[in-house]
Amino acid sequence: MALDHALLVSLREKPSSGYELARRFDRSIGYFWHATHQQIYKVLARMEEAGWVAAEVQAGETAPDRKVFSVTATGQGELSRWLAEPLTPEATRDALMVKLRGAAFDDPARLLPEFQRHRDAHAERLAGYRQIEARDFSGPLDRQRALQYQVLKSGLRFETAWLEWCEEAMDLLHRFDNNKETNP
Amino acid sequence: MALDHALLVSLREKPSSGYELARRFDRSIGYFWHATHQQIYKVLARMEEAGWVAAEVQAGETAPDRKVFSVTATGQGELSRWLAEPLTPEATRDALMVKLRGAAFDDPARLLPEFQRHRDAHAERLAGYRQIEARDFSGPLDRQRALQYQVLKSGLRFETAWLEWCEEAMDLLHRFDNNKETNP
DNA sequence: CCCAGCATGTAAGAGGTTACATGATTGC
DNA sequence: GCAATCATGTAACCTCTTACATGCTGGG
Repeated sequence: MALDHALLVSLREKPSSGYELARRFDRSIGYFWHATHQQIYKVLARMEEAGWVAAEVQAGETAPDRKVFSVTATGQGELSRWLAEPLTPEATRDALMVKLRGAAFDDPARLLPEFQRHRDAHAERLAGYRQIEARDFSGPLDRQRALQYQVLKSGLRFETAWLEWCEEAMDLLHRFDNNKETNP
Repeated sequence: MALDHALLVSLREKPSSGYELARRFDRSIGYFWHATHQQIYKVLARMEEAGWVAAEVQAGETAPDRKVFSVTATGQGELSRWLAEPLTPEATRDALMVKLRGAAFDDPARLLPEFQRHRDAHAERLAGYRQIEARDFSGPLDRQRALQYQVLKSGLRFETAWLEWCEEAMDLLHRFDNNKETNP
């Protein structure tokens, strides 16, 4: 049920079409929740039927028609209800950890390219978050901005942790690489 | 497909029954992958049919019969193949982040109990990991142990990050609490 | 005697991924 | 002309969760 509420939050921040939401869920909002356009359209339809959101069709003269959704009072009520309801903390599930333990039953050095890729991906994300931070969160922040910044900070924190951990893991994998050149 | 490989790794570490695997996936291995017994039995059946694992039935004289699974050569081949195959880095999806952004459209202070619960849960997990660290990973480590330790270290790192971030978020939520007592 | 633990499953449903489908416009 | 972007969906499939189902043993 969490995509529903992620969409409600996103629509409260800015009423949008499904297409716009999909783009935001691939970019800025993507750092706290991810979804494809297929999912988004389905959930929007369900929420519209439930009366949580209402659509206003904007006929495009040149561009295609857009259905712009906003959160209704009912939808806001549902959002408030959900915010108060306790979450069950999510279970970790990371395939990279499985691989690292699996390295004991294979040549550990074969995992190095994988870890390089992951390290690079996390470095890239971290750089992206730092850009967003500099662009959107310097100077005084109102309440909404401050909360968004705190979410971004989790991204900064976790990507940093990933980066450091990947480096550490790569050192370990190197140590087990029997084919390494000791003296070039 | 990742549960399959998590089970293969776990069975390489120690041949086990479905029940045993389920317990391990709720405890020690739970810190890198999580699964219920229903899932596990289904995947084991599928992998047995595919020839990745083989079962030996141990008739219990007093206890119930157990089907103890081990990884076959085919299964090891599949594991090696999977280890070499690149993973697509997983998308983040955290409902707590959604809630924090959603706090802008509700009374932020109402989120405090939720964040307390999460902070406590992460503190507890961290304490658990530290116990495992002290119990299983002090002194010299062989290759397999060293890899397991590196996985545990991700748990230590991430739970610490969570803890710090939760504290930070709670400070922020306190700041927006209009009903707080300024001078007792 | 009853509950906790051991041990193995089936079934329904929700959520998510991937592939397929359509049609218009803008820029190269 | 062709590719990319805007814009909205359907359908099949896989995974995961939740509920249900069964039966035996050991300890209090």
